[in-house]
Amino acid sequence: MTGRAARTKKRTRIQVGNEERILDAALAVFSRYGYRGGTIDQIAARAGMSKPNLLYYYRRKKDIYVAVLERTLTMWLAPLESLDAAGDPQEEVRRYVRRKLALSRSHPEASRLFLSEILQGAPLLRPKLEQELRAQVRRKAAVLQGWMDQGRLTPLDPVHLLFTIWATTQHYADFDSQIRAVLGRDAMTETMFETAEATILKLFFEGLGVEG
Amino acid sequence: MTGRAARTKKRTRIQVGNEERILDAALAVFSRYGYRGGTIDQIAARAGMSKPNLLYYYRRKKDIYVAVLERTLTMWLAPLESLDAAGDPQEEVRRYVRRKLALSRSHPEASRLFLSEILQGAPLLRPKLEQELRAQVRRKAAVLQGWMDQGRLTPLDPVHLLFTIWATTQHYADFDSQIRAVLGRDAMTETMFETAEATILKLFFEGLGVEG
DNA sequence: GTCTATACAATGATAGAC
DNA sequence: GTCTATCATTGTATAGAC
Repeated sequence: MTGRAARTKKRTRIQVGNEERILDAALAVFSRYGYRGGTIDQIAARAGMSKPNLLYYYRRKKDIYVAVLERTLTMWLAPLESLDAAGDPQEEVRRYVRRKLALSRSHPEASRLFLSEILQGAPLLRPKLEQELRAQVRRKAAVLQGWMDQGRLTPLDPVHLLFTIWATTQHYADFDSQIRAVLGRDAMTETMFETAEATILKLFFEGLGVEG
Repeated sequence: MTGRAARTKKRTRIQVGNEERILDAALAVFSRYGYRGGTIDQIAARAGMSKPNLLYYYRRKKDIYVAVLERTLTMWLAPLESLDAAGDPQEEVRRYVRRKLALSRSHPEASRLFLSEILQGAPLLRPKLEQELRAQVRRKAAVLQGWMDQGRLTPLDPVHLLFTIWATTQHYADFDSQIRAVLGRDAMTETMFETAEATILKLFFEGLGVEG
């Protein structure tokens, strides 16, 4: 049982609207303080409703957390899926890096929510990661490996290549505060993301080594 | 007032030992659940002492958190400091990547503790980051820029290069659970770290691009 | 100086009445 | 659909024994 709202077949306009506001608020709170650190009071206040009213929609704290995790999982897995074996290797990788970086810019809280869950040992997400993510990585690593075997990409461990792409792009969402501390409080600008993208792509495709 | 122990000039052997056990326990708890998610009870249990006894050494929860953050800050900033302008550029960068990755392997909890603090917006660490880290990054970015100007490294934004190095190496500590989910539960082996190191270094120095 | 027992106020999560 | 009541947990404080 996950609350009345989830059981009801036809949801009213008010229900849909309120559930969205709750999940938006939950995303903000949980991504900042973690599951245990976030409180229902905070979420209710941010969603502009009373705690009891919020609990009418989601009976328990965990239900809210699960719902917001599920809602963002799709977004999380989508970009890698579009890596196309039929496309040009370098262009495909380039496009993937760009999409991931764009997501870090447009949805930093989603990135931090997943990170927060993973930091805790992924107690709720583990099954999904071990099944869906694992299978997806296996498939896409095979695509990368194929390109390497054909001599169209430098031969590398394809799984660790994916880890490296995730790490570098998500860094700009997850380490937001640190980047601001180093570059200045209003550092997260369009220009900065363009510099980041150019740096990452040049590093990944040309490398640091200079011949001569 | 930060507790009696902190005021005392000469600490007994018992004090030193207990404070260490407390900070070790606090590292484990806070790195997993965050500051707000971690409880004094958990820390006390893990340190093998009663809660009142723990509070004899650190009067408030925040005092424990500050102490463990301070203790790990040195380790955090040390590797970059050793980047030597007089050394060989490629060898210096290589060594830095290796040191950071080794730290992710040997002290994953320290990495996660800082990440957790940064995720929350770095409320306690911000001053230090804006001063010490910022200054250090500025100095070391200048070193990298110098090497690039001399044509000894591919010209890139040196600050974002540092971000990329941090991201890729710390990923193996911070995303521990995700890596296990993808590679198998007992994935964090010596061999795996060797593969990671080889992949990162090859990517950084040779790049993905193949000529021909 | 070191540790235990106990208490208490605040907050949070949940259940049930209206 | 909304509000009140309840109960466990948590952070903090105090008194006193070893």
